Amino acid sequence: MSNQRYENLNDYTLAKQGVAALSADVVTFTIHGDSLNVLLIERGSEPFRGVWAIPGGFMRKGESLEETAVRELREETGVGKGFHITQIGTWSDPKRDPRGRVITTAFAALVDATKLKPLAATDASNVGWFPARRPPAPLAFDHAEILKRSVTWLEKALYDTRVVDALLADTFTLSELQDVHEAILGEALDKRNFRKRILASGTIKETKGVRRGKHRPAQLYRFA
Amino acid sequence: MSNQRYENLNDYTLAKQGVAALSADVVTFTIHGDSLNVLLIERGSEPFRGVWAIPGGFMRKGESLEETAVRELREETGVGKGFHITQIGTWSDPKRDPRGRVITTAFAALVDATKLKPLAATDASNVGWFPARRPPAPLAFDHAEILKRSVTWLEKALYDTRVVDALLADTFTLSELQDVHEAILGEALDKRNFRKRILASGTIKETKGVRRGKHRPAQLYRFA
DNA sequence: CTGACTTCGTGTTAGCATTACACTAAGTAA
DNA sequence: TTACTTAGTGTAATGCTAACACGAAGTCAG
Repeated sequence: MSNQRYENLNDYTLAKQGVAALSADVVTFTIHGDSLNVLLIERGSEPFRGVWAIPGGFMRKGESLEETAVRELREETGVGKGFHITQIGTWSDPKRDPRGRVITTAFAALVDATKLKPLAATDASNVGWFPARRPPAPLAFDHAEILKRSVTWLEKALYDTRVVDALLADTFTLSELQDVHEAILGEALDKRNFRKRILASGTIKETKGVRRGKHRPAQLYRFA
Repeated sequence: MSNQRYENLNDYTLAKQGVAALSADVVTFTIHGDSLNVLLIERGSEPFRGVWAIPGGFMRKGESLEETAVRELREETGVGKGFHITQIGTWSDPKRDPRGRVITTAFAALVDATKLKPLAATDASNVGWFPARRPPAPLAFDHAEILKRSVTWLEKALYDTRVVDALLADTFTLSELQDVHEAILGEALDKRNFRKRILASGTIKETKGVRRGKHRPAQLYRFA
């Protein structure tokens, strides 16, 4: 009937509890063309040496997990501002890391591809972008499940303006916006219906510029 | 540029990281009539002595946070099976607990009121049910925010059959089901439209029994 | 017994949102 | 100048949602 609550926090209590290392793993998404991609690193040491994994790192003293996650995101991608990051969940299975008790909190980060620095394999390990729904198998630790949950979260978060905003440059064409929606949903959308719906929603407004490419120029928009 | 990843896990690394106590807090919801209620305890010691708080406890060695949460839920409510519990998020602000580094993962638990044991103030502290949208103020720590996020989660989870199932007895009348929906949404629903929609969805099926009360008996249903 | 009371149970219509669907316009490149 | 590619546009049918009122079945008090 011992009802262990906060009031019991002292050295004795701490000794009885499992002490764990805390990490933040960052599932970084971006859109390349019409493909939803995720950033992975190839592990350089055991366990899971040579296996692809979600980048992450340990929480430091005085740091919140959100701060850890943003620090890791910057280190991996060089992104400055304009990204969006959200907590997905915490994985705490005592056996999830063979070396000992490591509890990780996963974050999903959304970054506009134009803001990304070229991938730098800064240390021994490789870095790469992979299709988020068809990642390399296996992934290290429980990262396959973490990735899956992150993709599921993203599908539901599609109608949060901030999410889509973070995946696009400041101004964008309706086709680019549609590509983002299609990449996240994983299915094609009708062009006329999509434009009608988006414009009726009032979330974006026309700008003066046009995007010029190899064909007919397209009107540029920004979020309202 | 030191890119701290799992591979660095050793005694030296652990010494550099903040070691934290991990706890699970359980936001227990139930429906009383047409009111969405949440279980709170009055803290018996500092900090926040005498202030209402979400019940919780520390993770033990070899235990996942989910196991911690279920253990706490059973201790508080005596519930056996048939409940539903989901992780809401992890709170890690270094200053959230004045005594030191305590990181908590919050869970929302949904329990059918008929399965609950009478509230037992087993130890020094009081226990009580409070309206989830109008909790006593203040709440200890960052518990006001945790509760708010849990209520928001519940509003979105209303269309998950398992969630509503856990809040009802095995069989239930359509009025009872509507009460659950209204309590979670915090607004009244049209009776005919509600029944039409629920029956059309095929998530419930009629049983042979009826519920008798003070007035016209009502058909009983169960989840399909 | 009977009348007042309370909860149960039932359909239709109008408005709105969603879906399906195909061609012309404007530029580039050979 | 012709072929090619992407941008940009409207209508009709269908399904879903929302608004709305009354008779049926039981209990309870007198």
